[in-house]
Amino acid sequence: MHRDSEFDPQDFLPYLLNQAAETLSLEFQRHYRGQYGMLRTEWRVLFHLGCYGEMTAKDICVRARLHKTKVSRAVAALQTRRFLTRRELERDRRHAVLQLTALGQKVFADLSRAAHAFDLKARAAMTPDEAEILHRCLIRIAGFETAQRTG
Amino acid sequence: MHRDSEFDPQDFLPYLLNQAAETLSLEFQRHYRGQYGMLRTEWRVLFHLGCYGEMTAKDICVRARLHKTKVSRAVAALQTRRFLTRRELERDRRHAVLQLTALGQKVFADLSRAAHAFDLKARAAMTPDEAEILHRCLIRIAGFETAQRTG
DNA sequence: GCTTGTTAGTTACATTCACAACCAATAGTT
DNA sequence: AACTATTGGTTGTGAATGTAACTAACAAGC
Repeated sequence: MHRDSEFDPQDFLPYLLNQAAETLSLEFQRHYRGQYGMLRTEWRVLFHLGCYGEMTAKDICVRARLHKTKVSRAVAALQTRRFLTRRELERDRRHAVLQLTALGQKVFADLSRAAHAFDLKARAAMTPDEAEILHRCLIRIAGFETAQRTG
Repeated sequence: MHRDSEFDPQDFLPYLLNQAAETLSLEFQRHYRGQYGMLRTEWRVLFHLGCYGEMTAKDICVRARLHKTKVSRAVAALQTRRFLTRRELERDRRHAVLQLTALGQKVFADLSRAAHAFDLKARAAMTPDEAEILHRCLIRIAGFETAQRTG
């Protein structure tokens, strides 16, 4: 029935990673999408602003590895919802520093809590050793090694 | 400068998984996209047909966890490129069994080889133990545990 | 036969995305 | 000052996606 199996899709790392990522992402979606009607990119931008404090759109592009158009649109959406404000710099009016409003911070706090709980639940399916190795491998694959942490 | 760090995006499993998956997927894209102008979904459909032999669109939906509309469109695209043929069943004309053409099989063989090499290269960045644990964890997260293997 | 329900697959439409072109502000060169 | 390059960010357009509505084939009950 089937060809000599060169190898199984499940053994192909990009495929397996995508399935795993999709599974968790779809599950967590219900928090930011269901509760706040946010898109994935918007949640990411909010998440980064909440975690790292105020920064420019460009900073978010680099940190979150998002294309500037996606960030631009996500920021616009978050702004109309009063989740963040933009403040232009006088020394260089091309930059606009983004900052969560009180409302945005409340939403971030809520989602951050949910995210943390979600993370713990996910890790509960493995031993601490496994969780640590998984984390290490993913960091390496994503290329987060030395970069990112320094900001 | 930044808020009390509840936790870092890099510690949030869905995010980290997505970044890792995106990194590898984008890298491998150049094979099926660069060489054959295929889309991700098309590559997946081809991959599944090549690995498991002829099957219906529905089967692919279940195995590859793709929505039927995506499969429908991918199949149409692969068909116009003469990568596969569809054969209706007389006993139930709703079903159409899909099957790679000789050309499709050649493309599959090529991409399959590339995929295997890619996979080896990716795993070379870890120890065998790490690779095995990573695989195990991802299978578990993706929910491939008992399902999928049985066909 | 005729209705109702289910399943395999396609089509239509509205949203989202990728990519390129664009604009405005700054920096560098002459 | 004028000319070009670069950078931060936005906008416009076609391609890709998600969701729902749809068609066609079968199945079951009457």
